[in-house]
Amino acid sequence: MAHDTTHAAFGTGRVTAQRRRISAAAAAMPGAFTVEALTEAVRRSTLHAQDASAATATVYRAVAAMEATGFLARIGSRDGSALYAHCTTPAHHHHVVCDDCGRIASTPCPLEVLDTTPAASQGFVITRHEVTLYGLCATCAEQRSGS
Amino acid sequence: MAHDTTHAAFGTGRVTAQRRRISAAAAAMPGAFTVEALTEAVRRSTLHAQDASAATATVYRAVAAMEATGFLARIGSRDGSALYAHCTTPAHHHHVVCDDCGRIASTPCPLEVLDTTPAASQGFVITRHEVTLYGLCATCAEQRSGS
DNA sequence: CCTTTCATGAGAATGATTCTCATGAAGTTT
DNA sequence: AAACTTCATGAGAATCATTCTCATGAAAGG
Repeated sequence: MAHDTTHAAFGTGRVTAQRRRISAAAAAMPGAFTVEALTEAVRRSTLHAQDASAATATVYRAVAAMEATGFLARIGSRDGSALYAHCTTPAHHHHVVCDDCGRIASTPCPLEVLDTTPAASQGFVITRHEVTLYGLCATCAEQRSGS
Repeated sequence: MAHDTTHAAFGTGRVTAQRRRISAAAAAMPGAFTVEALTEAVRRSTLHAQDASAATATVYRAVAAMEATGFLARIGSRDGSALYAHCTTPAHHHHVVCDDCGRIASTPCPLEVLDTTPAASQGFVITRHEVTLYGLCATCAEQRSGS
């Protein structure tokens, strides 16, 4: 319900009503989500039937744009679909994803120090890296131990 | 050209001529590869035209089996296709992938110590993680700086 | 040797993601 | 604020990696 994060989401890209809805829905997602789930959320958020609900291709394009600005991060994939999450900080970080409910948390980059050390020893120059942790969030871990 | 790594590759699975070719081709791959590239390699390795060259589905199934035994690791994806690499050691490790030529190297897990610390502080119980570094191998880095 | 189980091939089927193209709106220029 | 250029949109077709189906043959085991 913040005022307008659209420019933060799309950078120099154009601001449209559709994109406002999409970025708002993405920011409101409780955890990691697929493009399909985001599309459904956008359609649900369209209260008035008069509004055309977002086309699949439009959401894919908006997601790509938001990933480019760092507003969203591609977390990995589940069952063949890409998973995304809204990044609240622009600083370099990684994610912890709950295997049960998809809730996410941020975690600092464990490679910040080692970045060049182990790999460079084999002649590699590291330009980027992907780190994602999977597990159970507090809620889901408790439910499992309780059953 | 080692004798027979088939059992290492497929574990308790069945040993067939086709699987022998596939695991041999996978082990002979110079770096990270797609299933499509592996399929081509298998077909190329089939010297005698009499032999049926591997069906796509068969290679996919073999790759899945080899991934299950740890003979192969899914490295990530490039252009929509999954990337795999042959693991020479069964010990837990990660990979460095050359963005240019796909050459790979092993790197120890940087999370081994931190594993539970940063994430657990947010209530998460970590069960697994994915770490892949990307960059340039010595050869490709040199070529770039030389041009 | 018999039996059961599982790998194979060929092609169809699935499913996520991208592309095409005509249209309308956004941001920019006088 | 009228005129322009550029880019976002929608709808559906198209692409492309991966999986499934099903009949057949071979592997491992008793």
